[in-house]
Amino acid sequence: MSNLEDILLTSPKATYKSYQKGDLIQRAGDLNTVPIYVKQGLLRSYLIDSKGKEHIYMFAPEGWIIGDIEAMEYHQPAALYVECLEASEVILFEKDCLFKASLSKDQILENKQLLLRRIGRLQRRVLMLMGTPAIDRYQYFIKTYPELPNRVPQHMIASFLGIAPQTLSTIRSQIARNG
Amino acid sequence: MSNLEDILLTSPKATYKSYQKGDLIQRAGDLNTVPIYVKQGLLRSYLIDSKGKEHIYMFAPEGWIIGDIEAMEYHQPAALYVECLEASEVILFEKDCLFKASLSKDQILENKQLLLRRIGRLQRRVLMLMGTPAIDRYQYFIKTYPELPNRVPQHMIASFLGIAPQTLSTIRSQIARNG
DNA sequence: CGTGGAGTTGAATACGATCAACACCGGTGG
DNA sequence: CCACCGGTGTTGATCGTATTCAACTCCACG
Repeated sequence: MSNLEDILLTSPKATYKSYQKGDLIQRAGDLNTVPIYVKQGLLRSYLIDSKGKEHIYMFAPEGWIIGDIEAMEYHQPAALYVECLEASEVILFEKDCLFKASLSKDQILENKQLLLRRIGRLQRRVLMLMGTPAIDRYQYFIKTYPELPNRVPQHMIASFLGIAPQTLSTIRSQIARNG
Repeated sequence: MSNLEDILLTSPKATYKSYQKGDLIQRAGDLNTVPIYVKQGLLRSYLIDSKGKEHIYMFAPEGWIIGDIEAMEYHQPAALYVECLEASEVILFEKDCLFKASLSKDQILENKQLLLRRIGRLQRRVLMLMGTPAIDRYQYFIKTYPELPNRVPQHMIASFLGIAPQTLSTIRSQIARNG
């Protein structure tokens, strides 16, 4: 059991839950949503836009934390859905408990690093979405998350990359032909 | 002077600096870069992609913090340039100093909130870049950062939004015609 | 067997990028 | 005072990439 899990489970308000594949843990419009630690399984969060189209914001395999941070920080109803892509065991917790005073200095710095690394990944994602053509985004994705293509359907990868599923299909056949 | 500024200035390694418009505080390739607090003025960070094209990652007016967090967290050379768009006064600091043990519990939680809100804004930005057409992105931008259009040239706003400057020009004339 | 979700492929379309020409303004220097 | 210049922004024509629409295959699962 990880250090992070220890901290979460000693918190009185943390709750441990199990879900089935396809279960929705959080819906758009929900109030007072909390971050979700993934102990086992795989989750995704996604937005449904004004035209009814899904856009996957992130995937969360084991050890990751997922949730609608914008909604939590600004006390708005959630914009994101959180769904289980596999049967999953998760811990729902309060965001403050990663920084409570009872933690050691080292632990605080470690949890701070968690947030900074998340910012770092988002930075990369933003720069990719702005500057990089679809094919390069896909190549980066499979290099960075080599296990995910085996666990999530391709149309969801397309949604994560911000491209149409047919486009990803075409890109993949291009890569297969050329190399 | 803000609470945040107090903390930064009591740190022995924080350094106060003044820059002129056009000065580069950080370049791509720089090692051991640090976060930059903007006391006065306006900064931008940007990437130059493989085709030589600029993509603005963020603007930082007074009170904001800017830097290449991905590079800092993963100990890589910087990918981003940081440039002054106006004459600016800044504080260069160490990222850990926002979470050092000597701070009060409340202060730690406040600085944690700083990071979470940054994540929240990035979340919004990612979802916008994926799902939203150029015109809606622009409308959101001027609503969210009403002071920036007066302080930065329009081609930089276009670069921030991930669209060509000519496209933004066309969008603006559409808005002017229709409403 | 059927049925529905997933993936592929192709044709037509749309949105934004690129290229190019021009207007405008502020500063500089003759 | 004016001529020149670079940076900025606008507009229109053309091009390219990705979307949309549609038909089809392939499986997994009832």
